[in-house]
Amino acid sequence: MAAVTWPPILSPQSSAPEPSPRNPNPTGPLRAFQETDAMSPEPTGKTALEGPVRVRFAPSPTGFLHVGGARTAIYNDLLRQSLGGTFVLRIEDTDRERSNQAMIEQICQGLEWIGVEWDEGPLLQSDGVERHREAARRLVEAGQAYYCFRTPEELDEARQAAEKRGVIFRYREVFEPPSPAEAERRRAAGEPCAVRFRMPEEDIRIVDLVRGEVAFPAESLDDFIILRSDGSPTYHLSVVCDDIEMAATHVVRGEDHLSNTPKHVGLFRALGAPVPTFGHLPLILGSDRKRLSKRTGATSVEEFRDQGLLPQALYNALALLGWSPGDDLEVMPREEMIARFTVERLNAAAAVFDRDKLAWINGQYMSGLPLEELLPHLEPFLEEVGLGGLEGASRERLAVVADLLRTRAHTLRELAAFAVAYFKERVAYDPEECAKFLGQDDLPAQLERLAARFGALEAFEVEGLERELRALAEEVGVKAGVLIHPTRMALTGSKAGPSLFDVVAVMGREATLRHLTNFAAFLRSAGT
RNA sequence: GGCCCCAUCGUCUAGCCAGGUCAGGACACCAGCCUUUCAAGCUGGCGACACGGGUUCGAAUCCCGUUGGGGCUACCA
Repeated sequence: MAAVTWPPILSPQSSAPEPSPRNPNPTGPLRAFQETDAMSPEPTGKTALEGPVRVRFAPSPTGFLHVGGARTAIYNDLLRQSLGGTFVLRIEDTDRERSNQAMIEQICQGLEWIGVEWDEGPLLQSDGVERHREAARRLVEAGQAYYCFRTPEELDEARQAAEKRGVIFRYREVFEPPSPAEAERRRAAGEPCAVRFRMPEEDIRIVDLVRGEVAFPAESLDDFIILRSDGSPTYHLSVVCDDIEMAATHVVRGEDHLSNTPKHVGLFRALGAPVPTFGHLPLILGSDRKRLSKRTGATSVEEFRDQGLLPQALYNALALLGWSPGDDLEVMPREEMIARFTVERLNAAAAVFDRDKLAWINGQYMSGLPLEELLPHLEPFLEEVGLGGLEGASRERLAVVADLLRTRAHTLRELAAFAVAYFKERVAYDPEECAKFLGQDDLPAQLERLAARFGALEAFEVEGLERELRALAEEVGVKAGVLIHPTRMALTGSKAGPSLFDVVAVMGREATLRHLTNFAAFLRSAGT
């Protein structure tokens, strides 16, 4: 294969044609991209849908962005980006008890972090309350909705009675809606009442983007409340009014709304508005095959962020959960997903959230991303381990260290934790981990000789360092590994890590000699 | 209970719509290679059409049923 080059998509402003020197065989997004680049230059995207679209993501502000919601947002993003059009962010805050500004902020930040872009909003559903009420009033006037004076208790009783008799409860089969005149009289008398939508007596069928035709028999549909007795609109009225208001062309949302859709269709029609095309995404399941919940691990994007996942990786993983690009390519930048996205390739079956695969994808991005793109994401985790605000030479050294360690870490947090060792004044040694070295009586002296040789080196670089160590090993009559392993322990306090000579080189002369000397002393004192 | 949706390796999936390739890939797992360690990488292995009926020369693919999972069934969203 020809010389390795970064795909422009991964590093739009990076002109570096060379792979990172410490990471000569970058993998993941890079490799994957090259493969397609070479093998299928044709984008596979083919869809019956035509843009421009007006789509929306309408989460309720529960205080965090759920990964299920994030995935819904991602598919809307992909749809909007691939077809052109407008993505509207709307906050479903009709339940004002549970909503506040901070929670709305949280949602926006979550979306921004993961890389979902919206064109309009955030709109607040609560801002449309008057409009929603007006719609309800119009429906009453047209006879498509009526006032309902039954109390929740009465309705409850009627439902229970129906259940006892083994029949399905349907409002109009039990209660007679009041005549307009009677309704007026009772309202004037101050009797509290809700507004109930009169569901048309007809089967409702939709052609769902991910499920095809879905039909709901008329008998299974019932009249439902659109305005509560306190005058507030219910969710069903609000969504439909707002989808009409924003002229949504496609409503892509969770499967939990599929059963609500006939209600919405009824409202769209009654309100004289065009019915948008629906697409109902399957739910994300936890490892227990139940709807994803905290019991089986993290559920919000901020939790994943705090764990040290890259937003690109989470976006990629979530997109793959229920959508397939059609060939074997899996790890790919957002632009590539946009180019390949079609609703036809959306899967109708619920998927278990595969955390292992997410971790793997994250690893692919960690080792494959241009270094300058990776580093900013690492910043908050560096602060956690006390490496925040490094400047000048230290900062440059940090970049090299991160590059050295990136293929070994699965998360940013882990990478930061690995990196600390390279900035320590003194390394702590675990006698247990060092047991093997403690039995070698000659070792302390050998390490001191090694330190002396390293110290005398003109240039403190990989080649020279390796030459010196191997030369010493031969002189002393041991295999190179006998010196290599204790040296790694001396410098990093760990048995595992990058190629030793890389470690020594980035550690630098001064720190290397100090650690070697300290370790020799440790071995002597612990060995006796 | 009623209505709706879903069903391919342990997991994510391709294949299904326009029946006919050893049912393909990825994660995980196992083994080998590479190697100064650990990763990464590379190579190989393990591993699935839920079940039962049809239709057909032929069914993962089309139809029906069963089972199993999920959703909805509120003056929640």
